[in-house]
Amino acid sequence: MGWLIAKTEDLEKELNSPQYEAVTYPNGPLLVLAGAGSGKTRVITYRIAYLINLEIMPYQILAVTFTNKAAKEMKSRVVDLVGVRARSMWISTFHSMCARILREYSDIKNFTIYDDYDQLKLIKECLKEFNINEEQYKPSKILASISRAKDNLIKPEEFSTDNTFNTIVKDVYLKYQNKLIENRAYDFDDLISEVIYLFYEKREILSKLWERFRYILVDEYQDINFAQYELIRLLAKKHQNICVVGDDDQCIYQWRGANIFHILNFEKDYSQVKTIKLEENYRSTKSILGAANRVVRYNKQRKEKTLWTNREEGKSIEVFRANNEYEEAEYVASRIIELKNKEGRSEHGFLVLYRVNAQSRIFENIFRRYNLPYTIVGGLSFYQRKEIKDLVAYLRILVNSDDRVSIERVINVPLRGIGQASLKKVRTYAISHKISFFEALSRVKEISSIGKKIEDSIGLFVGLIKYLISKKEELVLLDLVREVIIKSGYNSYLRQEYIEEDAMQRIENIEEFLSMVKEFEENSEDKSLVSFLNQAQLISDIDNWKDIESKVNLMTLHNVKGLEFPVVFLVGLEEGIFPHLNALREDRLEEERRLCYVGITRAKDRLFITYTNYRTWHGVTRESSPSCFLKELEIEEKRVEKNEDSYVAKDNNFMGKVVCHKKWGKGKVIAQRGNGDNLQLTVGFVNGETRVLMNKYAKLEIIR
DNA sequence: CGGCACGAGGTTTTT
DNA sequence: CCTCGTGCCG
Repeated sequence: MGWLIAKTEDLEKELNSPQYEAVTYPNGPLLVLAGAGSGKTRVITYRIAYLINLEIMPYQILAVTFTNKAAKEMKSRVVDLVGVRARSMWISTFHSMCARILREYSDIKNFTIYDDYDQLKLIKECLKEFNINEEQYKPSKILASISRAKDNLIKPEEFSTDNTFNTIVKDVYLKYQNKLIENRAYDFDDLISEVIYLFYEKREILSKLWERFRYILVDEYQDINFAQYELIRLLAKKHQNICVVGDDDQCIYQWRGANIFHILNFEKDYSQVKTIKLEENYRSTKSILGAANRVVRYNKQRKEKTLWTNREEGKSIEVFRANNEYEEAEYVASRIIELKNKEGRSEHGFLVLYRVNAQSRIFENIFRRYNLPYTIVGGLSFYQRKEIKDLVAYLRILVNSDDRVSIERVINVPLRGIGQASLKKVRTYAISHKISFFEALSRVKEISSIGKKIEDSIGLFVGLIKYLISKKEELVLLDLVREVIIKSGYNSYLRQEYIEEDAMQRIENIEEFLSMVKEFEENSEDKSLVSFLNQAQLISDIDNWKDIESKVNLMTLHNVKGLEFPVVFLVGLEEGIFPHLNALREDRLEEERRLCYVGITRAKDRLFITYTNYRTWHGVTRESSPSCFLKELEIEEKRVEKNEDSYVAKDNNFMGKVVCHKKWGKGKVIAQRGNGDNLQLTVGFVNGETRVLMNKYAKLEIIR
């Protein structure tokens, strides 16, 4: 089993000729320009397997991806090819690789990783201390500037102050960075840059890694930023056995600092580069691929290439123009039901793709009404939920008691009567006595301005934390987390603070968190709390996504990279939505077009595109105009116009149904009048009232 | 200090 | 539309 591809003849059978060349190219820099659906992952995994069969030790290979999901998948495919010995390979994301290097080689080991919520908290603190108006200088804008600076390895003192805004940013950047250090925390960007600075400072660490990593592979190279580029350059410097794989047409993260020129300039950055293009697409029908090619041709910043396929022409792409977003969602729902019945497709073969998360809500409502099961990737991610962030904050404190942001988050959760005023006194005391915040809390008795009652509360909190720290070594991870929940009284706090349903949901989330801890304990080598927290901070929504047989998938265009589906609905093709207004303002139309290209090329068999005449956005209804991409697709003439019968499902019959209204609660439909947008329902509610509701706005949930 | 009510404000995409 | 943040009152 583990020797499936030991012989090169086998390889030749399973790969086309450029793929084969890429897999077996021996040493030196290799650039694989892999178009969408051209077997990119296959090339990477086979190349790794090929190297291992050349008796290169698995631990001498480093493969870097952007998402944990891609890393996991890659690893399991390599294990399938060469067996369990591949497990000692490093296949990980940039961020988790860097966290691991820092924990292994840097002096600061018990650090916390701050997510954007934590980052904003610190930025706002800085602004307050500088007396800067948040309305004038938006914290998120300032944070974005700082983040771009870090992507480009610009330190606070090097930050240019060419205008007023940047002068402010520089001051904040300096203070923000100090605060991170005080909290012993790194933000996402620091993980990369701190490793680079570590290499600059201590060359011997880099040498050690050169000893180890002889072959380096980088996936999605088009989305690399300068810091990541520099990191890879350093790691590959000695052996130059670097293979990068990517597609310039799929560079969609420039807004986050990705620089398309790194892939475009690879041949100049390294010497004697071998370049291989994969242009045969195995995924899509001719009509889908044709549309993708037509759109992306409008971009100037790209390497010329044209994907081709041996697949059949296939059904033509359908464009539907809906009156509003409700009709758009109804069209999608009824189309899915129709194709399910006619073509015998199961739900998981369908994908709804939108530009922004906010678009998902209407689809959720309508799908629920049509009894169409679905899963959504993204939106409010698991780790961003209040109860999970609280719990994580407790855990962070146990690892790193300098983490003031986390302490302040939970010192009054559950309510202990400790408010902002008292916290300020503690902060001041800590600064004037040059001690940590937690130290100051422990010495609360010395702070004369704090009264007896609050002093006792703080004492109890400090006692709780100290007790939990003492249990850290003694208990296994899962039991420790349970102890945190029990001793902090968190669940009873939830029951007290939230109404029944809400509290239940939150407690369920905590149960889910516990099972994630359990899974981590079972599957990880390093079972320490630090290691758990580090990986937990670096999990993204798509990492947890599973293709569930009986569910339609909904996600944003950014989340879908690397996936494929038989039937794709690309929705909301309107100017301002897709391409997004901000992208248009910032002159980033080409990136939006690449996003469109990514969306189209996810589809294997069928592609549907929708847009509306009117859309309600920010609570106001506006006339919408068709996206410029529609013209570029050149499929206008095949537009499907609204047809009542085709998209109003037969079971859209409310007579006698028991429904639930957000405000009025449960009720029974007594009468219905009109159809489509004008459908009016007369509902008798359990409270005795009878109301006539516009179905379109009432958002009724059908119970039975 | 905590709870509630209101208002303003904002929603691109994410490791 | 919905959430977050602020401000006031008990």
